[in-house]
Amino acid sequence: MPSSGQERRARRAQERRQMILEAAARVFARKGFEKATTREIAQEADISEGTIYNYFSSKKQLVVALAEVVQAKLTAVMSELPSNGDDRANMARAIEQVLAVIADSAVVIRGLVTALWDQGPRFDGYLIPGAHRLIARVEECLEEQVSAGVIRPCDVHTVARMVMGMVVYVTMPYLQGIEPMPSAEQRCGKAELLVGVLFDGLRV
Amino acid sequence: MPSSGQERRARRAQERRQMILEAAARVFARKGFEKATTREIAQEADISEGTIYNYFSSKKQLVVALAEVVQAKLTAVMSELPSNGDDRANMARAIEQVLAVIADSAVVIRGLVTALWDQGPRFDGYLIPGAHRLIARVEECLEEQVSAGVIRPCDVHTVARMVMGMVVYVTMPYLQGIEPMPSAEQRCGKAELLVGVLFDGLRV
Amino acid sequence: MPSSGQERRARRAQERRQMILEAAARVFARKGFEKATTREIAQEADISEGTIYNYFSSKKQLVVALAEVVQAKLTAVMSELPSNGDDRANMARAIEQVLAVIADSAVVIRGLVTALWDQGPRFDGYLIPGAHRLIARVEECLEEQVSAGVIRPCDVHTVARMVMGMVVYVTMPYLQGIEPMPSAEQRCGKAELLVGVLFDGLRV
Amino acid sequence: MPSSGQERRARRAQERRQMILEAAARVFARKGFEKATTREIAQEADISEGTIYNYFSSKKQLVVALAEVVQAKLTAVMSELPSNGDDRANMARAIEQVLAVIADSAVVIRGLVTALWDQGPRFDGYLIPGAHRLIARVEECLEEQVSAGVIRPCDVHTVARMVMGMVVYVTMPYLQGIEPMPSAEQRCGKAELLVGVLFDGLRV
DNA sequence: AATGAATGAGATTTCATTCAT
DNA sequence: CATGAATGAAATCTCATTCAT
Repeated sequence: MPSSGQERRARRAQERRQMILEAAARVFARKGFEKATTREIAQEADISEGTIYNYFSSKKQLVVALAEVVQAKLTAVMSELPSNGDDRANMARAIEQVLAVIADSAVVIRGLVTALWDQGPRFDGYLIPGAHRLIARVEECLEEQVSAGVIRPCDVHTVARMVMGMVVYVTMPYLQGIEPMPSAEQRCGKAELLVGVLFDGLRV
Repeated sequence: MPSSGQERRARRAQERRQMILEAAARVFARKGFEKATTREIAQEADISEGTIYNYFSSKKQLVVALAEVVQAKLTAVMSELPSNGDDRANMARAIEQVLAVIADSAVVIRGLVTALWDQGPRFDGYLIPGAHRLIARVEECLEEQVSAGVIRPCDVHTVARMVMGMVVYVTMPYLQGIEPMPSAEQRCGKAELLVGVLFDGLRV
Repeated sequence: MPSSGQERRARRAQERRQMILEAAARVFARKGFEKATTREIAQEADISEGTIYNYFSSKKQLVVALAEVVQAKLTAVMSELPSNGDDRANMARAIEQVLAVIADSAVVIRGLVTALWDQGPRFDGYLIPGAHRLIARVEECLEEQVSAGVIRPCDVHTVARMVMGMVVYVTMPYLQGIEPMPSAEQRCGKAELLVGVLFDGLRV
Repeated sequence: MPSSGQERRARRAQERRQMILEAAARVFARKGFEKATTREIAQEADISEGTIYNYFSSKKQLVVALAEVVQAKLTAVMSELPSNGDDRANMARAIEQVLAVIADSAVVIRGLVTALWDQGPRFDGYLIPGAHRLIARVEECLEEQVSAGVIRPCDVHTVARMVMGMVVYVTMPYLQGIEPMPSAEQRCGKAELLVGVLFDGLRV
């Protein structure tokens, strides 16, 4: 079943978009958002500068598009927490998957963390809401655990931020390229350590 | 006892330097490092652009100078941990003081966190080493607690990063101006929560 | 035979480069290297400032590019000395052609002489070597004449510099715009005068 | 006979002026006129920037003052040509003295040659007239020699420029710091070579 | 007379974005 | 759709000169 010309065209466009995003991610990772130039992104993607603007309306939108992908992955991971009995194991697996996503998209994440802190009002309305949604999801999880009597009642607002901080900073050495990406086992170890601290620390 | 002309001049210069630093901190907080312009800093300090360069050799040095102050404060707080019996209370007080420093220098801290993540190699050799020294100090504290049998042996390398992340992200709402600065009591509450989680979570 | 789009584009780029160089030469001649501004060059070429940097990586490279053209012309003239019997006439014609080149590229030459003297280490590695090559070529010519017994043995190192000085300063009034460019006959007259002084002055 | 306070003050002021000029000359020699900064001149003279302006109304006037001194020396040398019989020897001695002045004031001369060529209209009315007076003096000398029948009638206008060029370019290696300053004997050798070429080359 | 901090105009260079081909 | 030349706004930093002390 040959795809129609229109379909093929649409698919090619989608591939192109992806190529550009990947190139942009690599350059952002090397240079940071401000220092990354559209010229360098174009070279990295082996296209011309003008072509970028056929797929994205601005440099800023490149970051937003990158963020959306990652946020979707993270949201997916955090939504799928199964509700069987072993909350601690479930949570550990979720964290491990988060670490996997982070390791997988290190370059993007690094840009996002930066954007979250730096860009001042520039990415408000884009990246920040995504980050807040993630935190809100963590708060939800915590509240569920409290309700289930797994952990004691506490300031989930604050604890959610602690959790996010722990995750981000545990991955810092990878994100900054100081240490090599962790293996699945290493990720499991860190996830269990993290969940252990959290659940024992908040034991009823 | 009238101060000599030289003394007065030196004092005025010091004040001026301070004024400029404070203005720079406000602008960096509003705009981030890259988007902050020397023009805006000059306006904020109510001086001419050229004058900035009588006190700092470059825009980058403004950040470095700001960082040095904060790092000195943090180092001071973390060095003075008393060695009486109650480690948990001591640690909680230390964390509370760290939170106080952060709340006090919110705008600078935010810039530093940004720089740590974004600027890539730009601030290597300046901010990064300071951050690493802080982490190293946290590792030391953890190892002492392990030795003292207060917490169980664990991957202090990773845990130190968790701690740092917890502290930074607990303060995120203040740093980003989303919530008002915390009172001393609030800081104590958060510090105790954090230390509680940590010590209980790593109980022997 | 229609030229391909690529060819046309390359040609247009070459023309553009040339236009910018010519505009730069005029401005350098009016203002000197330091006082010439890229803004004025852009206005003279009727383009935007940014466009200059699409063709030359810096203001300095404009001078270097100008120099290369002139040095190539001068080198060409000085290489082609025929070896028939009449050395004096040959030399006179060579000098006349040098004067022609200088008259032709007055504005550039003036900039180069300036750069040679002023810019200190700034143009080392660019203009200076070219100047030294020219002097070396003059020394060679002189040595040939000595070998041929046309002029007497002498300190060619010094005499070569004398010759260069004579040529440069003979053209001074044109270069400085004090006198109109010389006609071919005037150039011949001056060249013969110069060669006459030189050959008779160094007669065996 | 103690000098009055007023005299002493005037003398000190004169010394100060001289110090500043010498410092300026050294800096101009190192950096060229444009790249030399008043700050560096002040440091070289071990005074403050402001003080320069108590003695000179502008940076430009520093160059003019330097030029006046040198031009006075050169004019003096060229005015004192004795009128005994041996014109060639007299001329050689004059040239030798000119070379001595140049060697003595190399740094200033270098700046002047630069200014003469580069600064465009900037030093018109200051340095240029001095240079033209020198050329005029050379023309006079040549005309005297023609009248005396020592050299043949010729285009003294052009020859005067040749002579100036020869002198300047013979000293080029010293002025540019490529070769060490010449000894008195070396200067005599070059002066005699130059005069020899000139007189023989223009023999009646 | 000396100082040196303050000034502010201005220079070079970069880069996101547009648009004719 | 792709291209890449042109744009022009803006940013950092320099430096001659002034002036209050």
